[in-house]
Amino acid sequence: MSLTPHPIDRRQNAAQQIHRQLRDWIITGQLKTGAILSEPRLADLFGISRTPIREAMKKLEEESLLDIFPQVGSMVAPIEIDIVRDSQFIRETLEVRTIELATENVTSSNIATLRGIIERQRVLVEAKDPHGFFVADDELHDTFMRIAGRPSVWSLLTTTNAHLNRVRYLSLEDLSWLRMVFEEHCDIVEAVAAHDVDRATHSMRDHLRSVLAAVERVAIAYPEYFKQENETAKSLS
Amino acid sequence: MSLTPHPIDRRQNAAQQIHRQLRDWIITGQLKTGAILSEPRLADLFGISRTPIREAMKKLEEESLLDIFPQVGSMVAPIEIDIVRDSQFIRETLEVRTIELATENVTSSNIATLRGIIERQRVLVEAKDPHGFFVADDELHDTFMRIAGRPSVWSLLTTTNAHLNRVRYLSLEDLSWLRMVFEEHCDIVEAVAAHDVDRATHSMRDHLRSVLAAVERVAIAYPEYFKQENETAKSLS
DNA sequence: AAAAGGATACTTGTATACTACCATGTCTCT
DNA sequence: AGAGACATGGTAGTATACAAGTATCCTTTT
Repeated sequence: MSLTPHPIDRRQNAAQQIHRQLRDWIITGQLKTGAILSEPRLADLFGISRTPIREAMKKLEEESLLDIFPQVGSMVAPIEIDIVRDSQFIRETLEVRTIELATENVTSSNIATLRGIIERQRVLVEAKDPHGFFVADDELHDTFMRIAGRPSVWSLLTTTNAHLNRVRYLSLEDLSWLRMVFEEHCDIVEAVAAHDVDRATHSMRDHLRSVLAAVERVAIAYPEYFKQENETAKSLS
Repeated sequence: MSLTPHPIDRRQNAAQQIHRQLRDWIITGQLKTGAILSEPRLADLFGISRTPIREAMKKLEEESLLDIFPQVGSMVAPIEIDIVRDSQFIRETLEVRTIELATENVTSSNIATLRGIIERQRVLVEAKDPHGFFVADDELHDTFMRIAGRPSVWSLLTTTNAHLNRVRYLSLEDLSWLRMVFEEHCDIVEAVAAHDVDRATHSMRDHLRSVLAAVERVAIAYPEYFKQENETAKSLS
């Protein structure tokens, strides 16, 4: 797989560091659907024993980022459109409700923070940096949750909506799409700043629906990442 | 701790069986807040090695049912009211939206299923069986999610809202409360059967809010389960 | 008597050995 | 030539050994 692993800090929990690294590799596509992960090989790669590797892989399986077939092998799971749709439903439901609360609670200091993020995103869009934008996108939504007084909701969504996040990451590779997403962010922030609950919730819903619309496009542009219905079982050799 | 473990089926994944058993013990209060779990002791109890025990405990920690202090020990986590409130927010948001969909989609065969569950609950209430009712309660909400076409939402809530579920279980010990919860279930089902979206969503919201109201009562009736603010760190011996 | 210090027994984290099982390729028999 | 038995290498699941850290208690010292 020839990836360069971040060195392990032996003073901290190794399994956690491995897990973060592997999850990043999968979501950013450095580990693609179908890639084979073997406990002993990863142990060699990271220069560590199988046990922490195993714990990390178990976590990935729970996030359904990895399929573990006992006695056979493990491979990066295909993106399943059905799971993406369910994730989208959960995200939309929670986030529309949250933006409502955020708009009611927002302070002028909050607004300054939001506009600061927007300005950073503007720079990233002009620099054509999808990866940086992806991170700043997460930060924006996280900030909304914090303003609403529900910071735990975002952490729930990040751990639970991994499939959706893979699609989001892929979709941002398209620069015109990136610009559109950015415009939508501006809309939402301005609606929140204006204390306009209706406009904020509608903008947010439209925004999230457009993310969902990206699924179809991404599934065609990157078919190798997705589960193909009548595909024969992949060989693991 | 003197609990009688369910025997392990060696043909299936041991860690998973252990995890289910331990989670049940915690949610049903057979393992109380502060109870000490040690990997080697549990390994002896189940007649199995530390590795699967360890995996199960890791999962419990992710559900924040267990606090693991490296090199020190592990104990059943106290119920944190803040976490319960956040869980409640997530549950209410998702479930009110879901009951809306369920009411729109419901078929007459669905209605028969729902009324069947209600009748079983009626028997359990009369038999004063809080544990049986708890299981049937879960089943009812799960059924709503399935009717709405979002079965994955319920599995998300069960894994993610463990703290809330501990409170729910404790609250049902009060028989008059049990009866009230049952009445609310009847209301919701009849509203769904009448295809009355407004009444269904309002009944569901009221129902879930009353669960939240139980928190205060339960926190007073069972203070030993909850995190006390100015409590000194518990001894692990 | 009180406080400082260290031995001890416990904990979880990590490493490694062993087991049961599966996929694959080869070799033999029909 | 084709089909089936079988050896082989690889996998995750489990068991156990080792390491590093911490709380406790007892000893020693002041």
